[in-house]
Amino acid sequence: MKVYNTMTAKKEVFTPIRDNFVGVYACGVTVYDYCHIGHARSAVVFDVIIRYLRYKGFDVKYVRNFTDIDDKIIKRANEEGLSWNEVSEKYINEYYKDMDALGIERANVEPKATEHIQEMINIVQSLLDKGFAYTLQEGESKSVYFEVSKFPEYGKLSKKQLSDLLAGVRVDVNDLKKSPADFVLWKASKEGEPWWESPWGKGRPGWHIECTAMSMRHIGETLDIHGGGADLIFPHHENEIAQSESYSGKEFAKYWIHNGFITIDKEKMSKSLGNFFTIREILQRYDAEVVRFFLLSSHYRSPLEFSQEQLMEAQASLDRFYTSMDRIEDYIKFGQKQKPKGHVKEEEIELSIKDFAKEFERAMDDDFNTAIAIASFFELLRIINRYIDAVPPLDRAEPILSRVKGEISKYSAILNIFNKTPQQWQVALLKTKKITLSEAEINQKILERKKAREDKDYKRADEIRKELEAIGIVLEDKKDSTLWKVKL
RNA sequence: GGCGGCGUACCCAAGUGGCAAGGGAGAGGUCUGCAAAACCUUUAUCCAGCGGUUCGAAUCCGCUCGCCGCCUCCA
Repeated sequence: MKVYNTMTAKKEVFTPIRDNFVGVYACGVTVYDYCHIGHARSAVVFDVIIRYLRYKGFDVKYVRNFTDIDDKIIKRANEEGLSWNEVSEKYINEYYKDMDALGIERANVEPKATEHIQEMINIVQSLLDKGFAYTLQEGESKSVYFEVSKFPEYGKLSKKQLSDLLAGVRVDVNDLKKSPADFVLWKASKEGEPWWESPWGKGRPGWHIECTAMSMRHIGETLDIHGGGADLIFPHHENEIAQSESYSGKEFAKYWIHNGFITIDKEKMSKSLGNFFTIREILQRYDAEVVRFFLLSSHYRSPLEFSQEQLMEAQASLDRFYTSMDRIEDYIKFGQKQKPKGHVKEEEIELSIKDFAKEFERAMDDDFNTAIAIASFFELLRIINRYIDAVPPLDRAEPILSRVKGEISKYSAILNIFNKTPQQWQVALLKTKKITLSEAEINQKILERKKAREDKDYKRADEIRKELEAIGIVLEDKKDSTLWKVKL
C-alpha cells in the first residue's frame, strides 16, 4: 500500500512503526460555528482511510480532536452572550449531527483541548527547561513562545525557508517576540477571558500545543499518520513538529496526509470570502450519500469544485447504481421469464467479480484513490447488466448474482456509499426532493394502473403515468412489476 | 516577491514511459401497448502551447501561457 507523504512529497510504501498497530491523529475542527462542506471533505476522507486501513487488517487507533478553546470561540461567546464552553458544547453537538448524517464513524478517542491542560503545561515547561522557549510578561501574567530559530529543521514540512518567511512577514509594532516567526505556546489571558492557572500565571493554551499534548497522550511520541486539511500544513503542522520534536527528541509523525480544498468558482471555500455552504443546508436538498459520493468521486488531494451540477451528477450516478441493483434483485426474485438470448458463461462473471475486487484494492492501495475505486463498481455493474440481458437460467444466475451483491456490499462498506437498498434510495430521494406522496400512495396508483393495463385501458394507464410524472415520479414497467423512481 | 500545485472530450474525472478508465450529457440502433431501464454502436489520431530526451511521452526535462493554493485564522 502506498501513501503520499507531504513530508517527503512522494508516495511511499506504508509500513507502521509498531508491528500491526497504526496510530492516526487527525486535526478536527474548532467548534465555534456550523461545519461546512470543506470540513465534511476532511472528515469523509479520513473516515474512508481509517476504514480501509482496518479492512487491510491494521489495528488502528484513530484520534480526532476538538479545539474547544481559542479566540474565535471566545469572540462567538461574547456575541451570543454565552460562556466559551457553552459555545463549544453547542457546536460539538451540531458537529455530531452533521457528521453522523454523513456516515462518519466516530474516532476511538475524540479529545478536547481543555481536557489536557495539565499535559500542555508540562510540555511547555519542558520546552522552557530545554531552552526552546521563552516567556514574555503580558499584563499580569506571562506568555510562553516557541523560539523557532532553536529548531533548525523548521519549515521541513511546508518546504519553507525561515529566511523567506521572515522576509514576507508583517511586523506588528507591539510585538516583543524575538522573531516574528516565533509562535505562542501559552497565552497570558486578558481581562474577561477564560483562564487556567499555570506556572506563568493565568493563561490559556496556544493553538498548536494541544495537538502535541493530545496525540502524545493518546498515541505516543511518534504517530504513524498525522492528517488534516492542506491549509493546516503551515503554520499549524509545522509548529506542531517544531514543538513536538524539540520536546521528545523523536520524529513526530511518520506519514503526513493532507486533503485538498473544496473550491467554488475555482476559489478556495472559506469563511472570509463568504463562499461556503454548510453541511446542513446541502443536506436539505441532497441525500447524505450524494454528498459522500461527490466527495469521494475525485482524489482526496485534488481540489474539488463544488456546485449544484456536481451534486446532480453524483445523484445521477448513484441512481444508475441503484437501478442496476434493483435489476439484480428483481432477477433473483422473479427469475427468467424469457428464453435465453445469449450464453454469458458464469465463469466469466466469476472472473469479473475477482477483477472488481482486485481493481478496488489496487486503487485504494495507491494512495486511497477512491475515484477509481468507485469506477470499479460501475464496471462490474455493466458486466452484470449484460449478463442479465442474456437471460440466464435462474438456477445458475441466482448464486452468482447473490455473490455479486455480497461483494458489492463488502467493498461498499469501506466507502460507506452504495449501501442502501434500491427501495431506500428512492425513499431518500422522495425526502430530498420534497415529494409529499408516500410510498403507499404511489403503490396504490401503480396498482390502479396495473388494472387499467390489464383491461387494455391504456388511456387511463397513461393518465396515471402522467399524473405521477407531474409530481416527480416516473414509472418503469418490467416483466412482473412496475418500478417507481423519483425523477432526477 | 518566496515556495508549491494544477491545465485530459460538451461537463465531471482517472491515468505519471508502451495502443486515452469510469460517470453525466448528445447521436443512432435493439427492446417496449406507450415510456423508461438495460444493452450495442458512436462522441479526444489526442492529453494548454512550443521545444527537447527516448525505439516509444498525456506521462520525463526546459521554456511560455492560463488558473489556483500557502506565506495571517482556516478542513
